[in-house]
Amino acid sequence: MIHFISNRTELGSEIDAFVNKATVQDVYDYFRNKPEIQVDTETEGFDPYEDNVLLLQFGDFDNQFVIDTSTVNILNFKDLLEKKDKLYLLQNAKFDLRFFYHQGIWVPRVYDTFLAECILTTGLKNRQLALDALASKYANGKLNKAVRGEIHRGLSVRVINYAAEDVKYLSKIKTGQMAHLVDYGLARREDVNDKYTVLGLENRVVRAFAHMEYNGVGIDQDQWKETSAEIEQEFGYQRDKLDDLVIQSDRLGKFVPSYSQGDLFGFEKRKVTINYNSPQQKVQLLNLLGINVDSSADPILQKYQDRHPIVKELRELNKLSKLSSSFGYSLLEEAYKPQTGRFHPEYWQILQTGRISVKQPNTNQIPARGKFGPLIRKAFVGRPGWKIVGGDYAAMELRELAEFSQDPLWLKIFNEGLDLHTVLCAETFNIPESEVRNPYPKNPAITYRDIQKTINYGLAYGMSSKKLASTMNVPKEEAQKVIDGFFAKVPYVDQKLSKFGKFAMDKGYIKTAPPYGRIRWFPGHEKAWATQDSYTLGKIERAGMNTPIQGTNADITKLAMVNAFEDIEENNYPANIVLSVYDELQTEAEDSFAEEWKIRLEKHLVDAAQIIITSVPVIAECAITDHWDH
DNA sequence: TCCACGGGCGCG
DNA sequence: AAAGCGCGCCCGTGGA
Repeated sequence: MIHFISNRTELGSEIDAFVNKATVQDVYDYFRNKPEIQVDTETEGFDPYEDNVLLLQFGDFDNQFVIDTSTVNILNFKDLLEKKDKLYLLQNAKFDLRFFYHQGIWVPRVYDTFLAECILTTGLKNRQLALDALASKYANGKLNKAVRGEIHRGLSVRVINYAAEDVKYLSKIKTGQMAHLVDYGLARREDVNDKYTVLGLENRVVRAFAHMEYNGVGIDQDQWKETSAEIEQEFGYQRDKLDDLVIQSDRLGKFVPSYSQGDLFGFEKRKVTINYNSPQQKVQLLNLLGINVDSSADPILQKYQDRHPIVKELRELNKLSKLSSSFGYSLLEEAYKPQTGRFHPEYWQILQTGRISVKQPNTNQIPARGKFGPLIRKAFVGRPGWKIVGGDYAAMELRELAEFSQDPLWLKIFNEGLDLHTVLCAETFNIPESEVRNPYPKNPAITYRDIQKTINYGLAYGMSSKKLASTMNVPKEEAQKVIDGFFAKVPYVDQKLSKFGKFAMDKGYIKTAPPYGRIRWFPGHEKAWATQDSYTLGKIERAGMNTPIQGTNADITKLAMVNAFEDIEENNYPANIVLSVYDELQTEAEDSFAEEWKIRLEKHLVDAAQIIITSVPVIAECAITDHWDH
């Protein structure tokens, strides 16, 4: 039955006949002894700062309460939404939680049917994650999502019915999902919020992501514009420089129209026609210079940069072009929210490996290196009177490899606090540690240690001898000898990675480390075997090697987020998480609290990792600054 | 003019 | 770039 709570004087006869009118108290009474509440909202739009909540729905399968929050203050339901002994069932909780945060409402315990489905179907093609699909899959329910748009035209029987249906099936969906989740070891039936299971982790960290979307990250506009101006200026200089080189060249007449010779046009007009953003034209330019390539990607330019001055300058222009187009004025214009003075990026919580993605803007790809990296990050700041307190893990992926493989040498290096690249380098090449920074004889441009670093990070991705050979600029056989020499010294690492890869190819899935065991499916594996599709099998093998490492990293970082977020919440600390970047958390904290918070944050990071990493030390380096500085 | 696609590249 | 994993964004390109 559908119950409707509204303070409108006139509902119209149709609605009058359709709904059972109820009061705020009725809702409280109904759910008093119920352990679960199914919750949803209908809003004017996507922005909790701008858009109102039009309807708030509570329900179970038998009864749904639809509240007209245009006339009934949503805060009447703050208490009902904050019961610590109840579980709140939502589809895509992140959306609703943002609107609740705006009202100062903190829903304590969530089961998210959307996230649960993501967890169950990670890696599968053509999966259906929307509520109507889940209702039909798990509860034989039929939802008419087409009605959603009608809500903006006002209340109607159809709209109220639609809103009620959105909270009708959530518990049945949960029951259906739980059977599979428990089966796969992804959840514990007794506690869907157990943060040491994948389901519990996601159900808890979604509260943190919702708050991060709502809270955003502070942006110093002036600082941003200053850096953008500098990028634009350098870009202009660099383009002029390149244009001149093109004009001077006797082989690039194709790009220099005849009218340029007489300088008939204004001085601000470019004298060459080439578009340096066009891969096609760049390849053409290289070909005309006698460099036979079919791609203009940077590794190729690097290889040929000594063949002609233009190549080196082109690389430099490409860098500046990227900075300008992706991280200059346009990003500020599109992502800055004047109302809060901040960016409010959106998070996608579960990718193939368990990592998150970020968009509008993608704060995971803000430049970190080069002259402009730190300058761009300098514009990411805390609230006035607050500091940025950030931390990241040191060599987390390589510590995971130690944990997984239990390789004696690898363990020893971390346990004795040695330099991994240096020690392994000396072993691989059979040279004393004092010589690892000497140039590699077959390619003096790089050192032995550079090669070792490439191997250490590349092996977890299934790097081939071909790729290493190209990095080392030596024949493939030479590279293969280096890899063989390396694996001979750390045989357990070799065996463990091969085992991951083989498991993925054979079983069609791979898991992250215990206690999580997050699953990634490889649906193409059977067909690939049947057709002897070695390309696809190779992809599965390499992804199978990498996913336990990358995914375990993600599990750990999410657990650290839960630890930090709930610490802030429970103690009402003046702090917020503002960025989550792979194995790094950036937070903001009130000046006077920053020192204490830094210590707590570091502990949250270390505690999280030590759930999984027990054989080697875990190091999280935290710092207090005025801006993002990493 | 719009859209889909892919090259290319930013981060880890 | 690629027989190195995982992403999102910008731009050029080519077809409708």
